[in-house]
Amino acid sequence: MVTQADTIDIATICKENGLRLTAPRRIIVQVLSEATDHPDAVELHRRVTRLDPGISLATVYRTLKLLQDKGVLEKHNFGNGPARFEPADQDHHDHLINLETGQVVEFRSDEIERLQEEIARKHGFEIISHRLEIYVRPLKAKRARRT
Amino acid sequence: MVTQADTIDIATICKENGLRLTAPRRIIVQVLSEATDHPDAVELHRRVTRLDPGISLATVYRTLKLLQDKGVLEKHNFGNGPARFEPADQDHHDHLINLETGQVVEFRSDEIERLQEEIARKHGFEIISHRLEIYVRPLKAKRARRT
DNA sequence: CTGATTGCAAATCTTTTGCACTTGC
DNA sequence: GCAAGTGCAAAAGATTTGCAATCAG
Repeated sequence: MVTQADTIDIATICKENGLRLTAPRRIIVQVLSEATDHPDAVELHRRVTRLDPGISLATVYRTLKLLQDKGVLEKHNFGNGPARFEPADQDHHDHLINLETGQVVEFRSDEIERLQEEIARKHGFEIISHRLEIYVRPLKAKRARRT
Repeated sequence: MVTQADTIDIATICKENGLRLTAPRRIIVQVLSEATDHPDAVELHRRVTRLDPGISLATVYRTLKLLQDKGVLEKHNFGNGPARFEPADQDHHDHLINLETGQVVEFRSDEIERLQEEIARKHGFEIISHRLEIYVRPLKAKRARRT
């Protein structure tokens, strides 16, 4: 089953953290919840201002950082460009990034997770977080050619 | 055996690519070859200007990009900050990043590599590159405490 | 009411670029 | 000599921040 972005309960999150439930926060979270891609701050702002033209990019950035700190969403630095965001998932996953389209496919491998734990422990570390990105292109169904 | 940065043969690289063998290039490559950490452009510039104060940061960036394109070195975007560089290694490795010190430990897991191939293929992709970073902290040898 | 939150603009940080001057070949 | 390479300073892209105005609780 592919991960389904279930709506983030921003009201509860605010209440629990003593934060104010403001219109910008509600809208930003809504837009991000509905996104199936992994938008960056500017793209998110573009979408958010469609619903409420008054929201500033600064607020988008501030909200993103806030929610990231609360563990509500995740920030990814794919390749070079701007950071991209997605709702933090209950079950962690990694990413396949199609370099020809920028499209992102999520996947999860318990086996890889386990191997990572093993490696970290062997080096005397405990894992705080990790990130695995596989940059790919569509398989051509042709035999590999050496140039 | 841990990877030993063997000196990059910049003379040959230039010759083969129709590039000029300039003093800045020679020095930048030398400094990067000698680095055991993974310096960013500014840090590299700091070191380079110790040997030749005339070299500009712009040239450092240009040279880094050039050599990266030639596959001579690798650029990493760990966490947030500036990109960090290292000589491209014949045998690929991944990174453990100690969040408390910024120190980087290189490791390699053929098993993980294999699993990645498998995953990519299963999704109909071929891998162009990948990146696995494990962010860690030193194991405290204490039982985990919940706060 | 009052401090948390916001909008705006300016600042910061990282990296790139235009252009005139240098320099390797 | 001449195009590739460089330095400098300005530009660009991403993100952060100071401050006065606004608004949720």
